[in-house]
Amino acid sequence: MNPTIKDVAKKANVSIATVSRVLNNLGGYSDKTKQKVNEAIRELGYQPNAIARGLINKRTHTIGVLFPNVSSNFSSDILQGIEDYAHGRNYSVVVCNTDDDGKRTMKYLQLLREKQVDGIIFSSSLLKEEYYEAIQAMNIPVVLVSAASNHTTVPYVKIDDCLAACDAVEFLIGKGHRKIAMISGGKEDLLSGTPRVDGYMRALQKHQIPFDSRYLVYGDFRFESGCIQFETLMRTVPEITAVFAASDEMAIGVLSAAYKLGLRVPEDISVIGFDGVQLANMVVPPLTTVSQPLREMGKIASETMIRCIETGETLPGTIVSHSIIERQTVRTLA
Amino acid sequence: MNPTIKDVAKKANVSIATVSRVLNNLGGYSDKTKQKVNEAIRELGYQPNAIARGLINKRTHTIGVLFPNVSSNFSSDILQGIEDYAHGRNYSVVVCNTDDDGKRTMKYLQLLREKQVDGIIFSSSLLKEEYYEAIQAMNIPVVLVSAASNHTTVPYVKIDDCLAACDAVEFLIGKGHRKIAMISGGKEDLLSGTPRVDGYMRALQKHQIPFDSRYLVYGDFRFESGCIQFETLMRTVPEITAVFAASDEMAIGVLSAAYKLGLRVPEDISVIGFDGVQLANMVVPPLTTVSQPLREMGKIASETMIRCIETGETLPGTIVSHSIIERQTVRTLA
DNA sequence: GAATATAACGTAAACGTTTAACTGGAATTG
DNA sequence: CAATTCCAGTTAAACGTTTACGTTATATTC
Repeated sequence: MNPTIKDVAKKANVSIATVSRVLNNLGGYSDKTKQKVNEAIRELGYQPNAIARGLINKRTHTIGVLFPNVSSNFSSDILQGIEDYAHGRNYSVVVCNTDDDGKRTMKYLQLLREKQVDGIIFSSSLLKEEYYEAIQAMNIPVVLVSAASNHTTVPYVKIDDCLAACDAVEFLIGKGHRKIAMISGGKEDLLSGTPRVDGYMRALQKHQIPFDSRYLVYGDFRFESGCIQFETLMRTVPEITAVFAASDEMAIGVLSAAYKLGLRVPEDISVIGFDGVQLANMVVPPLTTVSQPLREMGKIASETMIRCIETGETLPGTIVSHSIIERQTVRTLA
Repeated sequence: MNPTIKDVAKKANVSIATVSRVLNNLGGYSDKTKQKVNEAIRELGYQPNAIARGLINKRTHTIGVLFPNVSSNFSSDILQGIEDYAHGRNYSVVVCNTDDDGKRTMKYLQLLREKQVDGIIFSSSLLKEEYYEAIQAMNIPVVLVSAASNHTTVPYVKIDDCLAACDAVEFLIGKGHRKIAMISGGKEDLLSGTPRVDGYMRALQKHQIPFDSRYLVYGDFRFESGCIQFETLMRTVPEITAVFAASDEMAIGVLSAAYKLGLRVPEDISVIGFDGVQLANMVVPPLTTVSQPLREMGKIASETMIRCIETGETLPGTIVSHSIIERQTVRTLA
């Protein structure tokens, strides 16, 4: 098998303690022994065993990341941000795909506990009480990214959804739109559903536009629901001039449905999305959207996580700023 | 800290060996002790420490996965397939984002070795000699997914790129096209570059269509290069009626560029893509493409990996079958 | 009823590290 | 020069498991 520290010690004619010390730069040895040891290490191609280290240090330099759906554009951008920073700090990340399923999530949490991860990043979902307790029991830090929890002590990284939604709608209003529909995410979704609806309401109110309940419909953030809900809108309230979709995927669904219906974007109908995934720039016409700095958010989450692990501090949440990326799906009304 | 097996033993008034035995269903204990032990486990909320287990078993139940770019649609679909199957078999996966950079890749391989992963899945890139040797030195299995290597003994999971490309082009030919351009990936890319070009050539030859070198241009698989290369084509060979792009992203770039140039798809120009990412179904008009079963490929890779780990067999490669998904970007010529 | 087998455990070594405690000798101090 | 400090190094315990081996007590066999 692979050489161990014992082999190195034997080869260099020193004790394993000495080898360990030069490995960890702890001092307490002469330059000559250091040379000898390093030589032996090189010759044997020795590399320390992180498992053995982990056992004694009670640190695995590993963090677990939970996503409802790893392969969504949204998640994978965050993941990249997390992984990149973590790797720079010599941490590994193990990914978990929960399917937003309670059973599965709990099983993952148990797995992560057994594997003794140093911390958990929880993404894009609601941190249920059950999860929170399980993590508490593990005695390791957790940070939320684009996620929510009832527990105010849990650090999070997110945008201000309500404000961002309000900005999006005000952007439309600024372009002269007044008949603005919204396709929200899940009706019960406390995370990205209700706050964005609140933002929509707020913007209308601010500009004295009365709210018409027929203008507000609910999808599930996914492409298909965007298509379907837009068709519904066109049937029930064809007079609208703009639609605000609570996700880019749904906004792209709107584009797709509009095309099928023979409507031109933005000439016949304006569309603004939400998220700022790469995809938004690839569609025709390029989608105007309010963008979350996903990769940056992943990075900050990673950063926060590692600080929690290494210093034991309890850190506050971070609100990152969104921005509106104006492309070609919103038209200025005369 | 968390309770250990020792705590359980004490509480149940048995030795740790006995606890270990009931934990692993090894027999050698009465039903009564089993009860006692399980009771103690429950009361303490005990969970085994996988790190300690790993140290003695020399198995961590962890596999490392290397991607050039985790957040691409392509990679993340594969990842999901890998993760899903692995999780079902009680393996965790740690992700590594290599940026296709040699230094970074080597650092990851070292890290994975230190962490004692049981195997490595290498995706979407060329397994350089240097990497291969590093993995050999670790004495663990490697499997390639949508990747290539000079070493024929390494199990792989991929489609037949040449055949798939040929099919794509023949599909266009079948629709009456004869002036067919191709936007390839990297010129030097032995993985998905040259084989697909070969397929293109083969299809032309099969149908006695002479090859015109101006019809073949090179991008880098990404969206922007699709835009740019299509513009080039329109300048140099505007007579073409169809273009075959070696990736969906590039094909979508073509759609985007065509839109800018005022060309209608498929009326003025037909487009077929390659990969079958989810995105292809969301664009306007929906992209016809040759599809790789990415998630399935991830699953098979995972499956192969775990079999290698657990049985020690050396398994053969797997060619999975592609399929053409006909949507709305290819028109039949009169 | 002695010999043997079996069931139900316990003991202790091992996995590859880190680290507190110890040791022997050289250098420094008063 | 004796006492002290310091340096360079060793020894051994510890981390939380698994597992080979040993040890009882009881059951079975002849």
